[in-house]
Amino acid sequence: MENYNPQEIEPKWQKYWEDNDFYQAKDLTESGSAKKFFALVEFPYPSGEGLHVGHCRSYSALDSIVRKRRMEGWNVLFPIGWDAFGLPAENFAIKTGIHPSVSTQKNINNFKRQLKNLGLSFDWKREVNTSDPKYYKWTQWIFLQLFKNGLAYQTKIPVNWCPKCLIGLANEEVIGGKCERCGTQASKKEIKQWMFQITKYADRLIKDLDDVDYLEKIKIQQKDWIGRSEGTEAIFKIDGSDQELKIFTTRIDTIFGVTALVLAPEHNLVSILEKNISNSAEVKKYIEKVREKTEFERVNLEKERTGIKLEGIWAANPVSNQKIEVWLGDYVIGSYGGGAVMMVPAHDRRDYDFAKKYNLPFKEVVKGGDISKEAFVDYGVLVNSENFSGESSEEAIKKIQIWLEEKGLGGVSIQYKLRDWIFSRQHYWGEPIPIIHCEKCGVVPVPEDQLPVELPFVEKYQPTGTGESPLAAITEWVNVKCPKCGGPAKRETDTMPNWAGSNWYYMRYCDPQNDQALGSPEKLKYWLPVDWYNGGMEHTTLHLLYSRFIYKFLFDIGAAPSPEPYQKRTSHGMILSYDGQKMSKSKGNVINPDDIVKEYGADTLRVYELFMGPFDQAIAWNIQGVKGVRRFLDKLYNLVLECSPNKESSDQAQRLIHRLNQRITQNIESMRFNTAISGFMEFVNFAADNKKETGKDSLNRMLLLLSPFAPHLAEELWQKIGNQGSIFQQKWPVFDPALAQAQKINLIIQVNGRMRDKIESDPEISEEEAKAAALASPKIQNWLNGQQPKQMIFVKGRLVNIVV
RNA sequence: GCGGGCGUGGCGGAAUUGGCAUACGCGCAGGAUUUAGGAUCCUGUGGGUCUCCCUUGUGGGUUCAACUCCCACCGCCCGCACCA
Repeated sequence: MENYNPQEIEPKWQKYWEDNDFYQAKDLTESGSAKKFFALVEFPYPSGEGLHVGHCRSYSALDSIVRKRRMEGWNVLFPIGWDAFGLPAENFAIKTGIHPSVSTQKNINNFKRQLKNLGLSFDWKREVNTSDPKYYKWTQWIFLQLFKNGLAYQTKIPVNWCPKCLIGLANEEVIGGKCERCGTQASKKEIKQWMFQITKYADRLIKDLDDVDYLEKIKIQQKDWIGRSEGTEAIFKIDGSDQELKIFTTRIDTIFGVTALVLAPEHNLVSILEKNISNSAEVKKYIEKVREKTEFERVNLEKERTGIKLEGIWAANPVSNQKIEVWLGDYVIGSYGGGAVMMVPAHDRRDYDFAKKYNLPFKEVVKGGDISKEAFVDYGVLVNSENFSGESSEEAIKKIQIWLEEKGLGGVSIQYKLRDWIFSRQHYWGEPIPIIHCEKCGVVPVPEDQLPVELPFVEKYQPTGTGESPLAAITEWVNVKCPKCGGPAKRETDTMPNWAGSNWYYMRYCDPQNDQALGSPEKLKYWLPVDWYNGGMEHTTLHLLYSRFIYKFLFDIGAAPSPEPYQKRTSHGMILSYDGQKMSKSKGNVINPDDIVKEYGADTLRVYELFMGPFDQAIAWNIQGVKGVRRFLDKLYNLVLECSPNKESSDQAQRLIHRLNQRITQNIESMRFNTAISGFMEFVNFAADNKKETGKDSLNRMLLLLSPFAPHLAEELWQKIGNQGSIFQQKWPVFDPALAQAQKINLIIQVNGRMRDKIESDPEISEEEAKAAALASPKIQNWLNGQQPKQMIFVKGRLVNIVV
């Protein structure tokens, strides 16, 4: 007999499906009465390392879902494309001189070949590429809309800077405070950057989570990332100056316990009051030292908080008028809550440590703890708080807020951890920001009819040494006429981060060739929002949140048809290497999907990745598991060819196949692929032992159920055992619930909660019968040993528990 | 450090969401077949002082009943804003 030979059958069916255009989504009028289903996977960054087995996991999973949905009659859109801009291609170009567009195209070709070899049912006619000018024309258009609506602005921001390479560094390129390339201590450099006001959307980004179906952990992580915090703003006046300090606190009830103010070292008050600071030389030194550290190190990794007193500066407590010191502290960050905190050593742990270290006074204002031992951070009753003494913390917060508001010294305030989004990159391989700087007119947007602003083709990508993008060196590109006044002007030389293209790529799939708009309103309205988006947990707070923001903005200006882009979001776990570590070229532990396809077949790879463990959990690669899956597919192949083709299935075979039908139908939708595959294994084990009982009806049904997971094998066997047409033109099988239900159960009999006997019975057995049967069991009699049951618990269809 | 998640045999995991702990697969052992190896097939496989007892990271709690719920601790993984 011939054996299962994936190397032969897989290319054959891939060609057949492609030639017959099985996977093209139908637009609007062509779609008839079918309901639309837009399934989305994160498009890959086409790296030089090729497709990762992690991509296969996510793609195989959604592929199985969409194949089932197509068989159920849905009009499915399952597209793919390339997130083609990015730092690695540029770094590769600096090293080798090969243009990023060349290496990127080469990588795309490789990825495309790899994806096609997996037999994924993508609609290749809708492929998008973020580095294609026809695509990024619309990325730039979105930027212009944000600019015109006041959501894009420029400001100076410190970036990581290598003083030797004279280049800005991504956080990832700073390893232990040093430049990844040359090992020099990295510093900071202030550079003017484009920013997006995502903070304006903070509340909506939280609230609208109520209307979408995301995994709960994804919602929680997004909410925590946005970090909405209701508190109080209080204004402290600076002595002998017209300056004032705004601080944010969630514990305004402790304001009578303030013994100092602490500012972030980058706070602008330091330079404003420089003349009044008697130790300003030391203060400057301190600021320089703090600058060398990343914010992450400052706030989190340093065991010791550091700080310095601003000598000669005094602030007035707005409620008590008490004079207090002003300090700088590295644990205060400039971007949150105004970059200033009131220090209450008695009732905040960080303040407690700081005050202990620098011998600052403690003042207890909430009763209940022992502040000689540790900070008391709970709510309680106020003491030493003038008129507010005796109030509870909750009441005091409300009353002090009202009091501050009346006096014009602050009031209720809401702060977010979420910060505005730095959108500039000083790199070559990204979308040019479509802005022109005119000496006379200032910042002028490129007129929309002049989009796209194409990336000029250059020979050199070396950094300019000034912190500017390599584009700044191309004078013939940079120097332009101002679109407003016609005078001399310069192009913006910053490019966009790679989020820019991935912010909206899924919208482009709806109408990928459109040159008049990012998509026709009709097509966008038909397909959006995405019905199901699967991706990695690592994208929860950046890509997922960013793209929701951009989509909401587009909705506000009428360019998107719904308030949310993704109706449902699920997430797959990472695939680690056989050593339990992340795969990386440098560790030499990368699994190449090509090798697996070549040796075992694409269906084996797909089924293995779905079987290997729970879909949402990280898991290590195991080649023995791959072999086991191949063994199973071999067994299934032989079984189908050996079973009695013309016999009717026995009752038992029928019940089992209907139960499998139910299980697979449910497991695909709930992404419990691992138990789905084990269900097939159980059925195949049964059928292999009972070949005479297993007829063609059961086998056909099994093949239909299998087709979303192992499409090539299912198609091959479907046609081989004499069925007409492609298996993917068939209807998804419907199970008979009566057949799928077990007709006999093991009724568990427990004594004191421990299983002591099983009685085979009808699932509908009544309480009386079950209890009688339990007491009648000789085993149970033996266990009871003459004792009278105190209580008997009956759980229908499950058990009887006798308590003695 | 902060936020999120996870922890079950030698290994990956299952357990109808509070009701038989260890389905299915891997590995291992024995047997069949084979000149041999591989492959394939059959049987067995949580531990122990084995009619019984113990076992779901550790310790406690709730319950007739806990892998599942609650509290504390330990360990691992993801993210932390210029990687994608």
